[in-house]
Amino acid sequence: MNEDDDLGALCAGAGRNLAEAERPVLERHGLSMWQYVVLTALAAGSAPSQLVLAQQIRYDKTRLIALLDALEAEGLVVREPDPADRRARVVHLTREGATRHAAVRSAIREVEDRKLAGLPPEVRQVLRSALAHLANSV
Amino acid sequence: MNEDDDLGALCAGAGRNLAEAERPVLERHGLSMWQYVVLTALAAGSAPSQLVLAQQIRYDKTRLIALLDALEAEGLVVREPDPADRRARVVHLTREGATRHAAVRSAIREVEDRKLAGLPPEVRQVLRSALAHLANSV
DNA sequence: GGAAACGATACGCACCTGCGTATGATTTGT
DNA sequence: ACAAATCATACGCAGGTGCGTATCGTTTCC
Repeated sequence: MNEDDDLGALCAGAGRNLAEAERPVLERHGLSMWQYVVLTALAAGSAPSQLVLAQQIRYDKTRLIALLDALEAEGLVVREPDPADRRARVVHLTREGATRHAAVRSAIREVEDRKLAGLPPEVRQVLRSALAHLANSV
Repeated sequence: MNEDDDLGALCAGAGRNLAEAERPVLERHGLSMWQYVVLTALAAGSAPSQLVLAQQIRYDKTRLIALLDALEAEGLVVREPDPADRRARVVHLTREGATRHAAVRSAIREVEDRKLAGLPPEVRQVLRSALAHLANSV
């Protein structure tokens, strides 16, 4: 993959490479990628409803249900009816969910660090902020 | 999307954002994303066989056939039996294919530039080379 | 020169994904 | 108080994707 390829191709290549390297890590921790995504989202704050959670992580709302069922069965998340609106279910991490997420996240960070080997810290920082800019830019 | 999210999430977010912005451009030029990927690969050099081409762009070899059928029907690529190995078909761009690819590519570069607005040239360069590093790192 | 490997092609299968529909419980607007 | 909107959930459909299998022509290797 070359520096002057399309930016989209570069992002796709980097993302695919990372995802491949992270897959065994997730497997070792007994989580699918989407399960990890859910835990990550919840670690940043409980979701006021499943619909909002689905939109946050850009996952199909009807499929999120089974995903949450599995996570709840493992005791990593809980669904509680919102007292203010009993149609909605607030989703949050359990203590075990938070622990599990922290463990997986740190393992994933190690993989990333290995992939970033050779790039000085300043470059890594620029990379992160430029990617965030790209992800958020209109 | 936050700077200190997982790198994989950042790449995915940036890639998705770019892909969404580029989709209308591709449509306007009458190409699907995969068709553009094929043209891009061939613009960098003809493919010695369809199998090799499929591996280069990481596309399913059985589906590549229909993709090439469509491109060939539009006169953008040609399949020629390799004289040295008549099982294989060499695939290359026609002149029209090269022109079409150049036009789409430049339109895509404009979209990228718009997405990169606000980032100085040095940052863009670091971004590109860091992404290439990530995409190629073992 | 005959067997095994290989490339292009066609086809089918399993999985994932987004999307639409339906239903029951609950809230909201008038 | 009653109609319309909303949320969680279940279900199905269509499209895309990777993977395996089969066939046919061609090449490679004993």
